[in-house]
Order: sequence, then structure tokens, then C-alpha cells
Amino acid sequence: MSSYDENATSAHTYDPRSIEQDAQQHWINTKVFEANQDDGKEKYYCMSMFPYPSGRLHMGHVRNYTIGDVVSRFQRMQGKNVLQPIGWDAFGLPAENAAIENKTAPSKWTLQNIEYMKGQLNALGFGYDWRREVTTCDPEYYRWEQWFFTRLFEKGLVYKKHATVNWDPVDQTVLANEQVIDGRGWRSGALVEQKEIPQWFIKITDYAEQLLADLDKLPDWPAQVKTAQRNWIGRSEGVEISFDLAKETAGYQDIEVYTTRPDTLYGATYLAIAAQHPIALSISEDNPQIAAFIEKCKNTKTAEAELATMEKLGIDTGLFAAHPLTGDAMPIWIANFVLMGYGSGAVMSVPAHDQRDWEFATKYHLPIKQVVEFKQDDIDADISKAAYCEKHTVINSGEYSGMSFESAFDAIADKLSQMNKGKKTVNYRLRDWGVSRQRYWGAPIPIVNDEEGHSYAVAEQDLPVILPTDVVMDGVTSPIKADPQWAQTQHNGKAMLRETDTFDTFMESSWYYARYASAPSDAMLDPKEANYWLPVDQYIGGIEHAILHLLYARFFHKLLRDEDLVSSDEPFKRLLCQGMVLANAFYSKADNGKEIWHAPDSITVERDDKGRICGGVVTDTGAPVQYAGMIKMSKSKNNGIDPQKVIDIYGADTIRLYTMFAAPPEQDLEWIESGVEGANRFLRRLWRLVSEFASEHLQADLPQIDSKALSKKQKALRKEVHSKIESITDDVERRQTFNTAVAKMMELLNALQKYELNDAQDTAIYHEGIIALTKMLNPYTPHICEALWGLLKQTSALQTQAWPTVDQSALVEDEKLIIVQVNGKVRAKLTVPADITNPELEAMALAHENVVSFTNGKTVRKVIVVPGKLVNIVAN
RNA sequence: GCCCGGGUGGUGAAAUUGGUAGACACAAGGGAUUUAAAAUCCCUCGCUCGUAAGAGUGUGCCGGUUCAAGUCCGGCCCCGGGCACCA
Repeated sequence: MSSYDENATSAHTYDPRSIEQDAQQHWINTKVFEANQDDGKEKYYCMSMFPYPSGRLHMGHVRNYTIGDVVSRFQRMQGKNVLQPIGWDAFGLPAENAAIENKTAPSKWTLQNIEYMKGQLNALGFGYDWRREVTTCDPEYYRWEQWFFTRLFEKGLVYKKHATVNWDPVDQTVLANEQVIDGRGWRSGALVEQKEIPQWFIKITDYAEQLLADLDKLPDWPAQVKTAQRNWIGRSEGVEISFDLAKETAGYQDIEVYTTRPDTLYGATYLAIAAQHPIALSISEDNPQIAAFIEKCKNTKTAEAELATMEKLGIDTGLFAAHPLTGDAMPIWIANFVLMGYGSGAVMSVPAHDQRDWEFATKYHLPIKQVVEFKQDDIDADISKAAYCEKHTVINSGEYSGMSFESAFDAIADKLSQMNKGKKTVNYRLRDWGVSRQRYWGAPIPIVNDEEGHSYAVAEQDLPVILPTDVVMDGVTSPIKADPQWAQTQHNGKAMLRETDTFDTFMESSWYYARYASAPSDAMLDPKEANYWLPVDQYIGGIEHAILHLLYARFFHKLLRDEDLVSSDEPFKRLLCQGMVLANAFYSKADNGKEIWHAPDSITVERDDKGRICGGVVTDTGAPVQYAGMIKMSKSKNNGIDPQKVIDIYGADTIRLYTMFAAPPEQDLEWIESGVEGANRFLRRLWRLVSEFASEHLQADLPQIDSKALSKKQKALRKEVHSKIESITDDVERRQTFNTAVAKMMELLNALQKYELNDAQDTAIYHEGIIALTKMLNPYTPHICEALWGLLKQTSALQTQAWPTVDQSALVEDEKLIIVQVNGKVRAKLTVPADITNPELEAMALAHENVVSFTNGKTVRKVIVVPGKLVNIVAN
């Protein structure tokens, strides 16, 4: 029995404010969203990516969480035991920046934001189990991540090594890529340098093969995301080759390189090493030119895009290595595009068959030697103009000349192997996961170091290592680095110093889905409950997380599995990546040439003769502004639309409906105010239709539908209702095209609105349609549906109602519409009995007046009949 | 630079397995209702020609396969996202 008070909402006009509050209160009272383990019921775990508590919800959140709520409510109506949790990705850089700006502590700022945003999530009516809320800056959360890291430490899956960071030499601090603007520190303006510092790494490369292979176990992930992950892991088969140095340098007798093209080894004409390579550093000690070049190489960001697009520069070391097969002397160069942190920090260069090497060799007049024959089709190929990168027959390669790519690859690899100068290797582009951050607002890394520099995992009984929250940010140094007392501690009775670095925030987001499912106070997870809920059946979030977050979470799941905390191989069964939310953006130019971005609601737009926006003026001042088009809502472009304002004007159901209707979920969504009004108009129309029906036609004893005795008109309405049920169910469940599902519900409403009620059977059919529509719309706009459910005098709970089922007999048609084409062009449309035979249909088509006028004087060569659909007459 | 997407009316989009291109909306125009406005309801709406019936044409560009192509294949142009310390 529903305790929902329909009397409170029996007003004649749609009033979202009161019905939304009533519905939300009703859900709290009935605890309908609290999910408990129930082995007798099929579970469904639906999860959206948790928000960073930045202050207020943005439209991207609304879109993401509405999709999650639609899926959850739909699955609940399918009879499943649904878990939909939410939490807060609470650590991160913006809290530190806000703390500096607002002179408050990051913790205080973050917790205030969480409180506010929680209210917003509730106002949108999302059905979360709040008992399972996770906040990552809570020591009760991050203590288990610290514990798990110490387990990995004991297993040898973490290690410390030097790695490059962006260093601000004025502020004496490490900068995130985001904090480097045009090569300078964002606060100091100093030229940023690359610096090597010791950092912690987790051996994700040990799992590279599994992470790659298990992508095949994810049929319900977007192909695009799987492809991106495959490329990121970047498995390649190649050969490790060692080149003997003419004379030992910096303790090196040889230089190791990895290549996927051993077939081109005879074309290797020089070696290139990283600026930070020990050999380079060693010879720079008494060579000021080389020292200056290495210094210059420090002035780049660590981002890959930067490295790929910067000017390729090099300098000759004057050293030589011996070609392993020919013995030829090969010069060794230092090149700015070779990374010390990747592979061995050295590459062999084959300028004839690699474009980057070709450009480098051309610039510095190094020899270019063709060793791959041009394919016949590539008649225009010219080594003096560009590298030839195809794999084909090998030439100019001694005994290997004339071999195919494959044969030469194997033969040269075997030869090197016999000589002990190389071996076949599988290599990955994927690098180990660096988890150290030199920032304050994160989980402290649970490691202590003794005076000799040995590292130890913090003992289990000493966890968590708590991050102090009562701190003052000076904008430069992390408070736990600035306070010498904080790091001092004991380990096994010995005085030691704590790590003052914190974890990458991807650590927290890599296992929160498991913690939602099971949060015991004395362990990381309770495997029994975690394994009931896991894996997540549907995960929803932004495409920007396609690689890093999703790869780390998949990796972490395998680590959890290998620690016997979970039993599945993959954390997320099905994945949906939603698109961005865009809005109009406007700017004007300041005197210094900088762009000033104006909020779209402060602008009066100007339109061209086709009604497209072409410019505008600031409403208050009349100052002209430029139109920048529809671009991603962002702070920097000042074009964010505050969801709160939309809720205040139209209500939560309208904003939910608009975000689901305006575009398919994986595509970008354009925020257009008049479209929001349209969504609201639909809800008002629905309200009027149902309330009028309820007050004028609804009666306690509606007759059974007598499907055999229905009139043509009644059959048509029933067919409309049941074909919509069939197709909307498929849209929501399989296709996840929520926009077309909404369009079909609009069509259903239009059909009901046009329908005239004359007899009791009409009322019964109409009632069936309204009930189905209310149920199917419930996942999208649950508040109005609760209220309508009350108006329709339904006594059972709407949220756990069974989803409407299709009556197949209602779909049977007596007549069909057939398209008639002549030579592929539509010339007629025929309405024919559904049981017409092909010859009859063909004859009817050929006899049609308009068909005759196009076949007159021609010979009919062929007639193609697609039963129930189309006839195409080929004539010439 | 590398990797991944996308391009259809005035606009957002639909066309699910190769079978009516433009469903459903928004905007615009016309009309009804109203003292007036809001709200609501009805009609028109890819482009060109035509009173209409209808004809021609049309899914970024060029070419191909097919009885039939927005959809498949080859080549090109343009736009967006990610690139390991923003999350």
C-alpha cells in the first residue's frame, strides 16, 4: 500500500515545486533506494563516476547522473535488486587553489562543498543509497588504500625510482602540467625546468598482457574505448639490440635499444640517446657545448604532445658505437625527443625508413641508407624527399637482401641472438604508474625512510597515516612538507622520516566502486558482500576518462582479485561514456588584447536572416560582443549554466527530461533554453491529459479490454500503445538511446491526446495507454509520475512496479503500407492486405497509374519484392 | 605529431539488419481563442519549379559496389576530444 499522499497533488495545474518535494519525501519514507544483499534476487549495480566536490553541480553532472538514475529506475522496474551509490572524489588540486584564494583549509572548503552539492543531488531526485556514501578524503576511506599499498610493497609490486617533474625554480616547487602555461610557472612566471626526483611507482606493466587480453571479455564496452586502451598499452613485438661502444663511457660498454624494425638494421646510421642519459651527463662534464644543450632540453613540459610537436634538436657526442652486423662505426647523438624515462633512453635511427629519423638526419647531414625496396604501387617514393615506412623486401643488407619483412625480421633476430647481441622481446608503450605527488591535499604515502635511505612500509597497526586538516596554505609548499615535525616517526623502535608526498588521486578513484558495495570498519572489503554486487553492471561517465581512470581501475581490480578481495576479473561489465554539455559563448576584447568572456544570460543576441546567432550586446551596457559558437561549458569561457537556476524555474523533472531528450547520450549536448521550455511544455501537457482523464473518465470498475471486438480505431490506438512499449523498452535496455525513447513517449502522448473517448472500451484502452506511459516515463521524470500515479488512484508503489509488457496480439496488422519504386525512386505508396502474396503485390504495383507513366515505353527487366515493405521495378 | 570520435533542413536530431531521408522537438510564418497579454489549440515548414497532382534535386567533397547507399568500400577536406601531475 502506497503512503503517497495523492490529495496533496490533485491540483489542476502542474506545480513541480510541491510535487517534487512530496515525491522525494515519499522515497525517503519508504527507503526504496536502500539496497541490501538478497541472494534470492537478481542484483543490478549501476554506478556513475563520482563528482569532484568543486562547489556546485554543473550540467555535466546533471547529465551523467540522470542517465544513471534512468538506468537504475528502469532496472528496478525489471524486478532487479538495484544498487545505485554515490560519493565524492574529494582530494585534488582545485581544493588547494581554492584554499589559497579563500584563505581557508582545503578540508573545510571540500566538506562545505559536499554538503551543498548533496542538497543539489537530492533536489534532482536521484535515487541513491546514501548509507553507502564514500568520501575519499575521509581517513576511514584512504586508510585502506594505504594498507593496500603496503601489501603491494611487501609483494614487490611497488618501487621507487627517479622520474621527471615540472620544476618551478623560483617557487622551488613541482608543478602539474596544468600549472605550466606557455612553458612558465603559473604563479611565478619562471621558465619551468624538467627535474628528476625520486618517486613511487606501481608495476602496472606486470599486468599489461592481462589488461590487454581481458578487453576481449568486455563486449558491452564502446569499441572506441577498448581501441584507445589497446593503443595506450601499445603491445609490440621487436628486438632488443646492443651496440658496443668504441670506448667505455660512464661505466657503459654498450648501448641497448629496442626496435620493432630489426629488418632495417642495415639502414641504421646513428644512435640517439636522451639528454638525461648517464653517458650524456658524463661527457657534458668537460664539454660546455653539450652541457648547454642538455640544459636547454630541460626547458620543455613533460607532456607527450609537447614532445611530439616541438622542434627536433640534437648534438653530436663525438662518441661511436659499432654496428653489430657490419661493424661500421655509428655516431652517437643526443636528441631532445628521446625520453630517459621510457625504455632504455636510447634508440637506433634508420632515417630511410622512419620519418622522424629522416627529418633529424636531413637537418644534421647524417647518412641515409635505403634498405627496404619500394613496393610496385609506390612508384613515386623517393628517399631524398621522405622516409619510406612500408614493410617490404629487404635490400642492401648483406646476406639478408631479398628477404621479405618477416624473414628478415626473424633471420636478423636469430643472428643477433646467436651473437649474444640481441633477443626478441615483447614491449609495451604502457609505463609503470607513478603515484607520487608533491602536493598536500591527498592521501599520504604510507612509507617511512631511515637515515641510509632504506624504505619501509608503515606497519598495519600504525595506519592510517592521517593527513592533518587544520593547516594554512602558503601557495608554494605543502603544509606537511613545511612542518618538519610531521614527518618524524618511529618504525620498529627506530627514528624515521615519513614520505611527505601524497598519492595520485587516481588511486582513490580506482577502487571506490568496490568500497560502495562493501564498507566494513575493520577491513578494506568484505569479499562476501563485495562479490554479491560486483562487477558493476553499468558504469557511466565522461569520455575524458576513457584511458587513464578506466585503465587504473581495471588494474586495481586485478590487484584486489590477486589479494583475494574480489573474485571477478573486470570491475565494469557495461560502460557508457556520455558526451560533453555545450552552451553559447560570447567574448569581447580588452584593451590589452585579452579575451573577456561574458555569461550567456547577460547577453542579448543578434540573429541573421536564418535565425542563427551571429553576435550580440551586453544587455546592461549595450557593448558589442563576439559570438564564439557552441562550446563546452567551462569556467574559463564563462558559459556554464547553473542547474540550480533551471531547477528553480522549471523543476527537476524538466531538466532531467531535456538532458535525456536533446541528444543521444554519447554525443555532445547543446544547452538551448527554448528546448528546456519545450520539455516543460510536454510535462504540462501530460499533466493536463492525465488529470482531465482522472477527473472525467476514470471509474473504479473499468471493463476488461475485449481485444477481438475492438473497432479499427481502437485497434489502432492499442497497436500504437503496444508497439511503443516494445520499442521504448529496446531503446532503454539494449540501445541506450534515451532520446529516441523520449521521442516515442511524446508520440504516444500525441496519439492519446488526439483520441476521442466514446465508450467504455475506449476508456479501458486509453487507461491502459496512460498507465503504460506513466510507468515508462517514470525513470526520466519520477516526481511527476509519482503524482500522476496518485491521480490515477493507483495504490501500489510506482518505483517497484513491473515494467509494462507487450501484448503481441495487439501488434498484428490487417494492412501494410508498401513503397513502390521504379529504378530506385519512390513512385507510389500502396496500402495492401497484410496477407497479400508476392505475385499479387507485384501486379498491383505494376498497374499503379504513376508506375505506368514511368515504365511506359520501357522493358521491365526485374522486379524486387521485399515482403511487407517495398517493391522495386527495374526498367529501361 | 600520435590515438579516438564526428560532419544529415533555419536549429537539436531520427532513420535499429543496405529498403519511404528528415520521426520527435526547437525556431519561424499563418490562423483560432482573448478587451489585451500569457497559456492553449489548429495549419505550413529541406531546396527549385508548379494553384495542385506531381517533377527535379538533396545526408562534408570525389570516386566505387548494388535493383537500391546517410548506412558498405577507397581517397580527400573540415571540426571536436585524449596524450600519462586537471579530474
